[in-house]
Amino acid sequence: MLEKTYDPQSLERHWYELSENQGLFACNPDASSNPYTIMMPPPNVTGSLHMGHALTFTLQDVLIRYHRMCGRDALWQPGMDHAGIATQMVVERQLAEQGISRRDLGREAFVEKVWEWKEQSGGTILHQQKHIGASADWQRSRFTMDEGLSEAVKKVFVRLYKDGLIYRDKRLINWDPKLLTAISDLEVEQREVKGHMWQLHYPVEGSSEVITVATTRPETMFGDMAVAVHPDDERYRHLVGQNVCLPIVGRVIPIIADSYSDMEKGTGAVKITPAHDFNDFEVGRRHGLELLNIFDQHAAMNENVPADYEGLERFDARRKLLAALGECGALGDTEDTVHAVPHGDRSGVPVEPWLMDQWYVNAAELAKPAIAAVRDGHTRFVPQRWEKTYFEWMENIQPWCISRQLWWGHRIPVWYGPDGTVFVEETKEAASAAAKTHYGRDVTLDQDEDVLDTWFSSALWPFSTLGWPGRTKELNRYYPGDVLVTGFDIIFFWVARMMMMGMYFMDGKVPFRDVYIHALVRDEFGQKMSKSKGNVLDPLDLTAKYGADALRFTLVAMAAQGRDLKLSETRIESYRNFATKLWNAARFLEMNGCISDKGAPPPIPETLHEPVNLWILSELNTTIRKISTAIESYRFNEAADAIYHFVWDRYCDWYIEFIKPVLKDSAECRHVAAYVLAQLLKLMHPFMPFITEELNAKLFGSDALLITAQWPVASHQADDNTNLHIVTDIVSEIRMIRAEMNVPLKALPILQIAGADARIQAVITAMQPSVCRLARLSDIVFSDSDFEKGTARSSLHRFEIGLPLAGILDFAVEKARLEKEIKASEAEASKLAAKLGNEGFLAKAPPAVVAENKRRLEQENTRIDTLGSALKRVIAEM
RNA sequence: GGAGCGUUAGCUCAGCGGGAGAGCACCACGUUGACAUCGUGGGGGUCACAAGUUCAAUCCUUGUACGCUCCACCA
Repeated sequence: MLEKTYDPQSLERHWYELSENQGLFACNPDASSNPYTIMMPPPNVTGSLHMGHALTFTLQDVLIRYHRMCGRDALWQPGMDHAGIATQMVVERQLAEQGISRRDLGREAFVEKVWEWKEQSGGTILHQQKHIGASADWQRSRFTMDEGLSEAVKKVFVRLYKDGLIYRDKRLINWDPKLLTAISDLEVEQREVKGHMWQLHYPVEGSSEVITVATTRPETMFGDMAVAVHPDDERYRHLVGQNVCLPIVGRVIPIIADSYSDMEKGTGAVKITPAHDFNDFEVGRRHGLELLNIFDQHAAMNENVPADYEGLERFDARRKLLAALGECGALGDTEDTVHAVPHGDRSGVPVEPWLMDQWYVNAAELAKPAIAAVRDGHTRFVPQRWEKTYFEWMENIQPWCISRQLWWGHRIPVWYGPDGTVFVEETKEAASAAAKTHYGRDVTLDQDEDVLDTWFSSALWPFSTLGWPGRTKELNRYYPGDVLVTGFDIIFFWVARMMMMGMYFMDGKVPFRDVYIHALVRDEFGQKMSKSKGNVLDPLDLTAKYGADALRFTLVAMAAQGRDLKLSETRIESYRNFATKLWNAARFLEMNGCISDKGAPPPIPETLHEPVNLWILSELNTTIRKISTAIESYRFNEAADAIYHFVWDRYCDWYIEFIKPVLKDSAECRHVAAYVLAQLLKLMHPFMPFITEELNAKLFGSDALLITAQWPVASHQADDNTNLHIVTDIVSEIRMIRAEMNVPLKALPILQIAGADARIQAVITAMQPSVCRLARLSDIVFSDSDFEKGTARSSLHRFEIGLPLAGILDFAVEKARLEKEIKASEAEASKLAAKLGNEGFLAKAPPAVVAENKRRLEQENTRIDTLGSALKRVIAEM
């Protein structure tokens, strides 16, 4: 016997472990069935999962479980990402609490510490993933730094280098002065910052004129190499070719003409600091300007500035310089301003453009086939509009800076000879051999100190996890993946790069056919969840409180395509209630002997006698179709909506209520009730895996788990011809009258139906016990004779119903009720009449639409007539 | 500056060329043996605004207003 309420805590772990231990999450590379592959975006090993993870893993799990049930050989490839910067920061912070820096430890010992932390953190994440029911093939789990994936990284680096697509270059990079590493453009975020716009007066050499430039960063004056004005700018034309003398510094720099200068902006004259500004760098290159670096790695002033500034932190230097400029009269107007300042997305400090040697990927070249693949439809974005975002970025892609001055990550497979000659090989041995050939003798090589951008290894995920560079069975079978499920925030970071690498290394084959971009989870006020805001909902807390099934269902129900998802607890609560509803429906069946150990074979529609059974089978069919279609087109919310309403509205509120009076005597009803429950447990399984397994086992006593059950197929036979809606309409109408009239529950009037044809009489008669129970009637009679005094009346379809309520009926209330109904029908009728009076409509609208409107108009008119005469009677009886 | 998205019931959101929907909240009645984590009934919306296309517009087009996001931008 089932307990009164469902208790998730005691059952979730049981069912999860049982299915995992039976190996039911595993793919089978030797299967004859078609594979279905999802590459799980590997979470960072930096702590714990948030609601965004819960969403993405739930959606993927729904897809995996659905396709597994459809008979596909499902591979959900899991794993974790080493997350270079993020992870190194976490461990460094932990060390800092003990007063240790990573340099104290040294590279090797530090990396050892990170590995230790990875083991611990990775365990937490895995625990969370399992808790929400993720049925990934955990045996195949990979880590971006494990041996095989590291091999893949080296292979890719070397091949791209030898193909000329990876190269070393000296150019401006985004330097993070806190983390002390270069970062890519994508890791820079612009933040609006309050600041000032200062005007600086630079005296023109050999003249009394000054040229005024404006800047938000006066300290970069130390690195100024020119002042640029627009070639067409009349104000400055006579000064082009002359020099100015930098205040304080005394260095002399030229005034140049360059169209980069914008006449409208500032004073129209702009200082050029080629070593510390991306635009200025380009200007400098055009004019052959030198680059003067004025910062050290901490963004403090270096030896290239006047001695009394050397060593000052950048903002201290700014203050000191402003004071000095003020004193010598070189400082002009100051304005408050708000401007965007580039910050490191991890460190949160302003980054400095800095001139350095770094390694780059020629992304523009790799992007070409990746763009074409989407253009030609080999990979499809869902929703499609994200393609535009993808194209936009890919078509303007910049060289990808892949080297990082970190310790945690894939060490760059590059060795330098004594004279700096570069050897790029997969192993030190190979590099040494190459060096020996080059030098003609054995030499000592130094490996590049840097590591690769985390996303470099992530980009290989779709094939590296399948054993590439080996030509494995798995690679052959599971690549390309069927769908990648992720949020739009990493289209650039990850999706685009997997496309590029996949196309290049997998013989032009895309890494996945579909990219489903889902919403981002926000809190109920629409704020992004973040630790600093304190609005983070921990998936584990919520599963503890409401059960994993409820959380999963909520996420699926709210996952409408491509929007923010505002999560609120009341919504989760409502789906927890939904689980309870299902539980209790099952409990009702159990109590009434509907469940036999043999399970429930499919009923044969031709042999059924009860209209309600045909009806529910038909509704089940419709629901199967809706859910299958919705999942296959990634409309998860529609799938959730379909099953929710089928279970609650159709199955519980109508079907079970209908069969209650006849259940004891009707084996047919017991059978169909059980069969439909068995089917809907399957339909719900991808969304609510735990409660469905529990009910399936308890009620149907089967050893076979739902996770491997066959997905229900809609049968063609069970189309509804029962006109059950006539009966539900009668019940609803009577309930409404009773409610409005405050008819006591104990009153069981006899319903009189007038004007019903034989077909309608048959339907009602077949359902009579149910109708009487649901509408609380003592009997139903068909009679066209006039209703007695004090009868509440209504009109449905083409017949009239009368509910004799002598002694109860309040004539004033009844009059008001009828008037309201008539008014509503008249409004509807006049709209329909207007439409049908329009010749354009009659001529051009599809015939089915015209017919439907005519039918509705007739129905409304009948209703108006019937209710109108009922109203006259009421008035007469008052 | 460039691009995209949104504006539908009190709140959060679906829908999307032919009868305005859900969940929650609200009001009334109700514990009749599956379920109060419930049942029944009800109230509540000129689908932001304007013009256009169409027989027909919440839905398509254009414009306006407001809000949001991404990209670019340290004069």
